[in-house]
Amino acid sequence: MYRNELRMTMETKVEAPVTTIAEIGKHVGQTVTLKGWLYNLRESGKLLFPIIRDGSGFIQGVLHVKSVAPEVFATVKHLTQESAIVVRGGVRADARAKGGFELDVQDVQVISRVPEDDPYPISLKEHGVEFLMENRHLWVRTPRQVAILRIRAEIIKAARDFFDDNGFILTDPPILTPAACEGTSTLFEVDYFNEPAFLTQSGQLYIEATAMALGKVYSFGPTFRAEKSKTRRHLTEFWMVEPEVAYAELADLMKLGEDFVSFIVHRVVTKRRAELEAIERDITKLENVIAPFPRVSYDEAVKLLQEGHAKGALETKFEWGGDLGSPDETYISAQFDKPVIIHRYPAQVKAFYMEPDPERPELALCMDMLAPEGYGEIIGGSQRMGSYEKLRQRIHEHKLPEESFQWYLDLRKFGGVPHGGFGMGIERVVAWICGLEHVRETIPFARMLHKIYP
RNA sequence: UCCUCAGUAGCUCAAUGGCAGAGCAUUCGGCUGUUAACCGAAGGGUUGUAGGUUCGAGUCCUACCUGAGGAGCCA
Repeated sequence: MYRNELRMTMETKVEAPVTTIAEIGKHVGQTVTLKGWLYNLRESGKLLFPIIRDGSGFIQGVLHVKSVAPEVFATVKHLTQESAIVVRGGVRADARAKGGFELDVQDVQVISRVPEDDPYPISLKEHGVEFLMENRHLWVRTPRQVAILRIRAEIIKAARDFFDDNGFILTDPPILTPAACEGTSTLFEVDYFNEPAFLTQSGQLYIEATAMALGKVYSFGPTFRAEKSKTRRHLTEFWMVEPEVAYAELADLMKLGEDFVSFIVHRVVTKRRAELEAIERDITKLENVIAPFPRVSYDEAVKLLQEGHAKGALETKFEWGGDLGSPDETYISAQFDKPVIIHRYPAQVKAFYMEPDPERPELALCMDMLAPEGYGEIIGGSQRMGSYEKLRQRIHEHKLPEESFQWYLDLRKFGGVPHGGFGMGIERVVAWICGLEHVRETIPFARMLHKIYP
């Protein structure tokens, strides 16, 4: 590798060790080479201030007309935004610089130049959502988007570390499935050798099988919903992490969920503080997210909502038996400064595979976790139906084809145990932790209703 | 699918039914420490599409297209 770098520097006539902007503090007083792009260029008389970005960070370069070769000065003076450049310069600590360091530019090689008659479309001024989403392939280069994507990566790494370090085994469920997992959501249909097949909406049913093989498992992958949802919380393609645990009951799942979420938030606040500050997130609100979280039964939630209606905070009076709507969730989560767990919903509004509460069979042993600050449901989970016969009956009640679920019924026939798990939507968690208005910024290329370009 | 709002220069936005405008971006000029730099100049328009009302439509009416926010549904 050293040999390659040496040859590269000879070809580019830049004779200085290659480093990154993130590492530049280790090279104060030395001459280094940076490989990146021109983010912006300011000038003041005989001074040029090119701002260079390299993916690891941003740094301002300085050129005095009399301290560099005339052709170097002219090259930089006429550089266009986002042209790719390899820059050689001296590293200097400077209190005036944003990152604390500046580069006294000595030489610049233009790797590829953006034409001035067709300039880079995303200027440093404000832009609208429509324009930015059409140019998402370029928008991801901007500092705010870079920070968000770094935080997303940290959240995903934290999620995997949590399960890997707690005895869970990653098992990947299929993405192509023969039938609906839950029978409720609209699925994307694809042609599978002249047979209809569907993109998965959840790996849950499959990891129930691997949980019976490995005890504690999780999956992490993309899921697809063809529902015509058009809100700031919905994508048609989103990433979900789902643990599934054999011999687990609802109380175990709620504990797992709150430990999991506090672990992730703590990790991001610790390791990605600079990025959270860059996007101006109120970090004190995240530092408060420590397990245990408040738990509210569905019955108690109904009382809260009816009180909210009496106070005039909610338009409609909530009646026992219905599912919580978006305004209802926002109202309940606003009563707490941590995520809140709502458990034991009426079975009639929940999926067919949930275990009924033995003390009140009209309730399901399920739980949802609502993020604070109105970010809505980030986790949904349940204890799974244990009885072969009851599950078969539910499949019929929901008018699902029994033959498609025979393998799923087998899990109850051959050594069934109490078990359960939950799913956490990555994008909603990223939106909450970053304090974003919309989930479209939480994933490099969002897939939304009627939107698939770029 | 339903409700509400919007569409004017590459971008962000002005323009009472009466001459199509500004800032940014681009090009040129000025400025020896700029921080989305600043100052001056130039180029840049089928006002989303189709039709209608009117002496006259960016502006009013109808339909459609595109986008945004919300509801339902969900993570």
